[in-house]
Amino acid sequence: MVLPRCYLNPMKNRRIKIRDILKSTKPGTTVKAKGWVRTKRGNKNLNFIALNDGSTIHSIQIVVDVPEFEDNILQQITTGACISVNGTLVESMGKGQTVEIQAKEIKVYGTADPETYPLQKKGHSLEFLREIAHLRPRTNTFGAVLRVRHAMAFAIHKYFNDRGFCCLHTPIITGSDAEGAGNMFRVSTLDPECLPRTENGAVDYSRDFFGRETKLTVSGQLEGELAALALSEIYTFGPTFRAENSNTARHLAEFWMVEPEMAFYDLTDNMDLAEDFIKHLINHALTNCMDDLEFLNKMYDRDLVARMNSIVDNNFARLTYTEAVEILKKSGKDFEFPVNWGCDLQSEHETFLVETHFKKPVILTDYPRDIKAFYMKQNEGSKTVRAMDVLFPRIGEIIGGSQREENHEKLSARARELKIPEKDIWWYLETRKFGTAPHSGFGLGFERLILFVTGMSNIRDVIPFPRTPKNAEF
RNA sequence: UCCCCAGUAGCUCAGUCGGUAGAGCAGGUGGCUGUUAACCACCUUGUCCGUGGUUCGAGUCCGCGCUGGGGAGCCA
Repeated sequence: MVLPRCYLNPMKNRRIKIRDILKSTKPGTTVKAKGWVRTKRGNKNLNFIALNDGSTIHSIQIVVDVPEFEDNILQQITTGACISVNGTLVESMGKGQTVEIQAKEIKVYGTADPETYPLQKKGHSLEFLREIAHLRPRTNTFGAVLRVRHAMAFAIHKYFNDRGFCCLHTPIITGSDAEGAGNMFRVSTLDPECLPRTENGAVDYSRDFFGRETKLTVSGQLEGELAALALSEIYTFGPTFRAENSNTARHLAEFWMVEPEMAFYDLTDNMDLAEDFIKHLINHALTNCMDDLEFLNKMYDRDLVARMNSIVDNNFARLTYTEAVEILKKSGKDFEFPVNWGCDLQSEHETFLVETHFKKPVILTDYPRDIKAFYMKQNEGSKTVRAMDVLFPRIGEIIGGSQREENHEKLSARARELKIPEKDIWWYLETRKFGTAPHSGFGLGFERLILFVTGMSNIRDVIPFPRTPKNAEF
């Protein structure tokens, strides 16, 4: 294996990450570890410090011979303090760990007054931790969640890169509301106390920063399609904003979405990619994040790893919306909302299909045209469109996508029917006028994926700083 | 936005029939020569979410508001 060239000075006495100390450092070696104190315990001769630097769920035990250190140094070492430790890695005399650091030198970078530091050795509720989001990355739970989140972000880029997809940065600020995926946040530099008006009294957006009304994006899809019809296969991975007053464990006002868009893919190709993609990501977590998954499995979700394995090992069920409606009607189950062809499926219906009927992920296709977006490819007869939703246990819809309407006539007719002004999407329509191609794509809710691979149950606990109605602290 | 539930010590929670509040943990002090959410002893800590009402008396009952949670809708 050719190691990448390293421009750092290897001779410098640099700290070693705790993950690397635990994984590969030999006992007898002098090491320097730096991190935050989880607990300190012991007696007047001997102290044990559990030190964690976030490189792994595991802490390393620091053994301190009390008489060799000044009292005021040891007094400063309390839960939450940040320290640097020089010492010898030794095999542990106690149970519970194989190696530990016998401290020779300790430097305190930052104390944490135990009277006021909010994190204790004992467990806290997730609700409480949300109120101290600036400190919660220091807990085992959020360390694990954030490492898994990183691993998934990395795996997404790698998956697409390995398959020749181009990462496309679509705009955050947009002038169009074309996707209709929800209410949008306004972007403006106008003074709300003193808005410029036109002659008829409307707000004069021509005086605004962009010379027109602008919002935060609800999806990068439309721009993604433009690039797919040039580069063949692209994906976006960026923040998305929905100003819905949703108050659930599955919605955020600011979330991250992955949106691949592929020329020459029909709906089946689209489904094949979605299924392979999501299985690949779950498998990546299973093979790279097992320490963290074991912790989460133990503390939050006893079925987590088993459920992840079952997703990877089984094919997703694939059926049409119409077939799903039949199954629901024949189920004999007394749903709160009755099932009728043409209505959108309710949560209880999706849950029944995934968790009771099929007992595995389900891909539903060919939804009624009237409950789906204008850009989806119309089937023969026009009653349904080539849409697909991937439904997962516990979290419901994790992916929504479709084959796109590539026919210029049909697409503009549908836009007109839904009263979408052509002036807002003329550029989108032009791709169907010049060198159009069959193409497909989907959107994966990144936080919903993280919910699934961490076993967390609230989406506010899988993003570092959640944005929800009435909450934009931190 | 709608329905349901909750808000009591720094944290997690108990508080019976309406009679002015308690436990565990955390924190402090002392003890302990290998601890593992260390242990043992002692000690400290309250705007009972806010507001208005009922009552001789409200943590407890009622109205309104705020915040949080669960479910629904919107969706990823």
